[in-house]
Amino acid sequence: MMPFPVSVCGFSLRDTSLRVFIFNPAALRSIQEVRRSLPIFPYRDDLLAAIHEHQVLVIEGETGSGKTTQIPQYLLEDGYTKGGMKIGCTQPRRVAAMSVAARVAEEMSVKLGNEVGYSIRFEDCTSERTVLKYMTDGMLLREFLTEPDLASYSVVIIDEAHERTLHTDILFGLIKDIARFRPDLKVLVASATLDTERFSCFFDDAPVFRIPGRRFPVDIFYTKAPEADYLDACVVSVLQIHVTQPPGDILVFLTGQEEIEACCEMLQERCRRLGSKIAELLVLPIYANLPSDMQAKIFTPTPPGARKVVVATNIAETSLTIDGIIYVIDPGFCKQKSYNARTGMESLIVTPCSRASANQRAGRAGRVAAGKCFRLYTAWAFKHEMEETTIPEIQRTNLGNVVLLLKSLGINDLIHFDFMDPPPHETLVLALEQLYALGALNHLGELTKLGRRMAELPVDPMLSKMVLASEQYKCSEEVLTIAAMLSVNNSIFYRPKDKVVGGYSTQWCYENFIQFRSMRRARDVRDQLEGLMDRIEVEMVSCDGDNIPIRKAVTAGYFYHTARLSKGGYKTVKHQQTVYVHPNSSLFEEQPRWLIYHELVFTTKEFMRQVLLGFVWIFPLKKRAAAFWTI
DNA sequence: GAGCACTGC
Repeated sequence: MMPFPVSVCGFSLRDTSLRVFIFNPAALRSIQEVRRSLPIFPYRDDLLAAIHEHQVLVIEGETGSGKTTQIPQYLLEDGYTKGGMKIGCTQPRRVAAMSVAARVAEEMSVKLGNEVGYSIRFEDCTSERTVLKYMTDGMLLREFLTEPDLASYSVVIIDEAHERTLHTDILFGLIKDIARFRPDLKVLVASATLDTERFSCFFDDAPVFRIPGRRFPVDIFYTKAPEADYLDACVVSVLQIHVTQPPGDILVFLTGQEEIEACCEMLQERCRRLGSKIAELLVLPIYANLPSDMQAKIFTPTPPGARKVVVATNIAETSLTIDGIIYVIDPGFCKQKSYNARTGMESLIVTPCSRASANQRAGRAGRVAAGKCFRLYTAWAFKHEMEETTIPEIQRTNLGNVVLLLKSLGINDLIHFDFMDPPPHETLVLALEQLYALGALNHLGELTKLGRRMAELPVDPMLSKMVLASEQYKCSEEVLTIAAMLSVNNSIFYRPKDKVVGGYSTQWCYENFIQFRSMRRARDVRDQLEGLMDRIEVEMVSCDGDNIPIRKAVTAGYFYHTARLSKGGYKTVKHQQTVYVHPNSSLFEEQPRWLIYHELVFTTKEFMRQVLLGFVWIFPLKKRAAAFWTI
């Protein structure tokens, strides 16, 4: 959610070097006039008084109220940065942290990186002079490692709290804890109109301060009966809007690349058949994995007489804003990750989205003028079949990394950690069990020296252990590259379905299949890890093409993920679960007796992704009871 | 013989 009108032109959504061009519709008015015209302005003094009076304040503010840009400036004007104390403001996304900081620096007429700065992974745009610091929530979490009481901050603002990202949820617990012995620290929790009572309740009945936003009304329409084929229903709805409704662009929410491609093809086909009987319809897909130049197309203005339809994933729900959208079509589904701690398996499944998510989608129609939202489900389904809010990420994900971080912050009793919504007990137990097996925790559940070194690396514990083991096997150069490649979630390869043919030359692959963005990300991760090697005392050495030491180092981190060939597939050593080699693997046909895998993912079957011939004999897996740990 | 929603350190 952009807190002020911005228009972002031609950039890659994950481009860390992107430039955001701020379009200020009131450029001719002075900046101070614009600041005074924001909905939050009349509340300035009351807000400051409330902050003065209470240590923790929940701020309920709609998009466009100006809370993200103005509150830190009000606090600065009120003296909260005296003596060089900082005001920190977290955002769930990198782009938001950067663009908001740029806007505030402009409003204050200072150079970005001086008094106003931002801090995101791979990029620290702050200096000793910085007093207003915007950052990603994960970045503030990492700061706890170097400054556990956040002593240099006078105010911490957790913005977009309603999104309930994993990092935000952990921050809640940590900040609530330090606020007890730092009465001078002010904590502001800023959220959209949603669940503010829960935030208040969590922070010991902190008062809620409400700020109205600036939005246009959106009329919501439901179907009379459930739609059997929502893809077809989308296509029909788009064409109906196109033919019967006044000008304005259309935004369609689908669940993934495949659906989006199918929908775009169907729309183009129908338009071709209708020919000149209808006005021009520009059909544009958008999803995170789409190459940047194609993504940029959605931002080009619609030519007069034509209409634009953007077919998007959830990326258009929060991460980016497209100007000119008047109509939203919402089939009510999204892909959601879930994690089964009993098997350690992740899955990505199409599920009905929550009411909160549906309302967020509808809101995308009311940014520039009054809009309409067509929901392809019944009003009854909205009321009775959809969940109120999306399950917070902390309850749907592997917590190995988080548990290691919390342990290194000295939080030993994780079961009683003050989570706003606690993760499943099994998730914590599995994470602790794996950390113990890796040697990061001792039998009392305390962090070992190895664990302390592992916590320094911003990667999953097994990867971290692998990197540390590479020291012993003298292959840190190679292992660091493997770790970087594995921590890039996306495949490095881009596989458009019309180009799946044989006979790839190296050059051709280079030109056609490598995702530049993923590759650059892997390189950034590798650079960052290499920079941390000094601190964890691992020397950079190469094994010069000998793969044995590399496999040993991988095994040292991944012995927990061992599988043995058995009838028709593999059985995991840990859970005796039947799993399969992914057909894209180079070992798909070889079927070796023992394998080590990076992750288990359920799609059509239980697949091991990224497999390796293991050195299982080095680390026989012992089943160790976890019951006696102080966890 | 399959298919990767979206973020983030």
